[in-house]
This record gives sequence, structure tokens and C-alpha cells, in this order.
Amino acid sequence: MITLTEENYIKAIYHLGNYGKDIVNTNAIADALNTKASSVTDMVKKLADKDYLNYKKYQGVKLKKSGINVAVNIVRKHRLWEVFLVEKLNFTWDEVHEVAEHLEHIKSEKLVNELDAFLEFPTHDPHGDPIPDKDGKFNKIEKIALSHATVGMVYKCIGVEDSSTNFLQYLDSNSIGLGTTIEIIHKELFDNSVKIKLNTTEMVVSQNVAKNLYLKVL
Amino acid sequence: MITLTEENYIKAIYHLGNYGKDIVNTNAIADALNTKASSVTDMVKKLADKDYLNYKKYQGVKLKKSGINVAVNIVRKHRLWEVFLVEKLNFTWDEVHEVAEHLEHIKSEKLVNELDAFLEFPTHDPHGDPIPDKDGKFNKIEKIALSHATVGMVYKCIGVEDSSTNFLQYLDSNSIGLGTTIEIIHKELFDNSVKIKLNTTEMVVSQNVAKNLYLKVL
DNA sequence: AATAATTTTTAGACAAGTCTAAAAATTATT
DNA sequence: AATAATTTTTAGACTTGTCTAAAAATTATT
Ligand SMILES: [Mn+2]
Ligand SMILES: [Mn+2]
Ligand SMILES: [Mn+2]
Ligand SMILES: [Mn+2]
Repeated sequence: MITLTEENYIKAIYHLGNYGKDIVNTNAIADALNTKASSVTDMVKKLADKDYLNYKKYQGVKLKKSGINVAVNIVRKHRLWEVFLVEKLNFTWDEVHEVAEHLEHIKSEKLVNELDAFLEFPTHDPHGDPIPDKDGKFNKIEKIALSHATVGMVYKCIGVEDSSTNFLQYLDSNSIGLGTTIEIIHKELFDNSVKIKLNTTEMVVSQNVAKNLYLKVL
Repeated sequence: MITLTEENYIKAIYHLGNYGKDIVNTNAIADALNTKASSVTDMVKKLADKDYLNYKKYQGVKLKKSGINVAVNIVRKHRLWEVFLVEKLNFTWDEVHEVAEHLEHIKSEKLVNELDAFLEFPTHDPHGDPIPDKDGKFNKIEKIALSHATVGMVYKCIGVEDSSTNFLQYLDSNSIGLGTTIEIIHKELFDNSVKIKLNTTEMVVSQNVAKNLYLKVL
């Protein structure tokens, strides 16, 4: 049996470690989970015992196959529920993350697979993130952060890094969403803000925003 | 904040105490939750502190208004999820209870109310039990246990007391479901078994079955 | 290479929920 | 009314996950 808490640690390590490929340090996990480093050390030992990851004192952790499997399955559930909430229950994209954080821990193979079918096997969630299929397969999308886009080129918005209500509502109030066409007008070297053009209107976004918005060349 | 465990205690007390109207003893709660009487005493003290119920040592407990509200809301969620699983995700009536036991603890007003609307405000769950509305209102259905039905009369099956997989699969394999017409042929005084007629076939059901099947006069 | 700063681990404590065993109260039986 | 049986509570312990404070290891700086 795997506990809800263990699942959350594994998921955090998966995301922090680039789909489980890299080593993740104690403090990074503590930050992501709003807990203390000492708690992380305790938990990480337990997860190593349970064979979900490799841990050597002072050397950080790396997920093993079984840990990645757990993580991918939680991500699958999280994103399918997000689609369900938006498509069927009139949630907006800034409302779904919090509820999905809880729904992702419901354990029923049949539930997740039937939900997947009911939604007609969606490939992306409301934030543009890919949804792993039954076998854990998914396409990592090629995305460029707005902060790394080239001046003069035209892009389409395809995702966000930050799924917080605050950030998504900021985008809403500026008419930026998935599919929005964005032209890069100017990059300000001084503070790394970026001037962009949407349809007809121009606006300046901060570095923080630019780092959290993903684009694809049009 | 109310914990998942507290919610389960309150729900059990609600069901054991006739919709929260009657006093419930420690051992009954322990039985229902597969726990020990000593654990129940501890938890019941906490629930009394939190004002969900009245507790006097050795006198059992009775839910207060706020406890009943909590219970009704959980029951509402449980039954709505059961409907969702059967109507939308191809679950059978014997598969839903276990999953609903987890889904009922997801805390989001919007989620439950939108789910209710999405399902077109169902009034009964897959086992014939009434679903409380947004305001906690529902009609207690008038039901007669098969064990108390009258020989010679004809009834319709409208619900079950026991929602366990075993019992529901027994009913399935004997072609008994909600809506099935049942005529009472004979009651055996010796073992309280009942001979019934379904459509054309006759069969004998045990007292245990008869107690767990609810009917309404046709 | 030595010292300082940072990161990580350990040690010990705490809250929630549970358990066993024993004591206390209630209820049933004689 | 006294005794026996049953129910409930208390006392103390254990597990999971958390915390603070201090010790140990690693990394950065001089
Ligand atoms: Mn999310
Ligand atoms: Mn998402
Ligand atoms: Mn149920
Ligand atoms: Mn039900």
C-alpha cells in the first residue's frame, strides 16, 4: 500500500527531477511540498526502503522505474480530472488544479480508464500539459518559454508552467489563453520584461510571466 | 477543518442513529467502522469538543444539527458519485460503493453542485437510496423489507439495505434489480425464508436476503 | 588548505488515530 | 439486593508524518 503522502512526495520528485531522470535534493523537495528538510529526509528513507527511489546520504534522490510509474499514473489522473472538470462541469482553467490535487489520489483502475474513455481520450489537459495514456505513454511537447522567444517572430501559446489561480487569472484578464497568437515585439534587457502583440493590442509582460508561458513557433 | 476520519465517524453515527435522531452506542460505532471501542471513545470526545454531537460518559452519542449537516452532505456526495459511475462510466451497481467511499470526501462545493446538475439532479442512487439536494432536503422513501411483506401481494423492488458486492451480485445472478416485480408466495415460519415469484420463475430467498431487500406495494 | 556558508541528517518531541489490557460503570440475572 | 455479565472508559503504548534544534557533511570562499 502506498499512502497519499508518499504519492505526493513521488510526484514532486518526478516533476522536480525532469520526469524522474535527474537527481533531486532534499531542500528542493521541502520547498515544493511546503515542509521541512528533516521531514523530507525521513520520508525519502521510507521511499527508498519501498524501492521507489535511490537514496544515498547527502547525495539527493533519483526515482527508480517503479517510482516513475507511480508518478506518471498520478499525473495521468490529475490531468484527466482537470479535463473532466473543465469540459463537463463548467470549471475554468484556474479552478481545477486544487480539486485535481485531491482527485488524483482516488485509487481505481476502472475509474481512471473509464473516465479517459468518457472524455474521448484527451491528449492534453486545460493547461496544455500532455496526458499519459493507459500505458503511461505521452508526447513531451516542444515548448519554448516566452522568455526565450525571438524578437520579431510569431508564436502560439500552448501551455503554462505555473497553474496557480493567480497566474491564470492574470492571463485571463489580459486575454491570453491556449491558442492565442503572440508576436514578440521587444525584449527589455534591463529587467527581462517582454513587449508582445496580441491580435491588435500590445502589452508588456514581466520576466516572471515570460518564464511561465510556453509557446510554439507558428 | 474536519478530517476524513471524523467524517467517517459522523456518517456512521448518522446511519446507525436513524438519520441522526437516535442515540448510538460506542460498540455499534466500533462495529460499523471496524475499529475498537476504545478508539471510538477517543474520537467521540473530539467530535463532542468540535460540537458535532452530544456525548455523556456511558450514555452514548447523538448528533447535533451541525453533525447532521456534515453527514447529509457526505451522503449527498456519496450517492451523486454512485450515479455518475453507473450512468457515465459503465460501472455496475455492485462496483460503485467502494469507490464512492473515497470520492465522498473530496471537498468542493462547486464540484458537487456541478456534478448534480451534470447528472440532471437525480433523486435516487443506483441502490434506490434518495439523494439529498443542495439544501440537504430529500424524501425518505416508504419501503417495506421483503421479510415484512404480505403473502399473496405483489410488490416492486425499490432498494437494498446492504450495498455489498456479494449481495448485489447475488441479486444480479437471480435477475432481481430495482423495478423487478415480486409476488410473495409463501413465508416459511421455520427459518423465515420466503418463496417469491419473479415474472414466471419461483425461487426461495433466505431470511438474510429478505431483510435486505426493500419493496413497495404495486 | 583552512575557514565560512550552506545543505543535509540526526535526535528528540508532538498530534492524530489506533491498539491492548485493566478499571469503572451499567445492565442483566439470580 | 447482591452477583455476574456486558459495555464503556482509562492508561499507556505504537505508527505516521511532522517539527525544532543541534550535529555532521558538503560546497564555496578566501
Ligand atoms: Mn494541475
Ligand atoms: Mn494541469
Ligand atoms: Mn454506497
Ligand atoms: Mn448507494
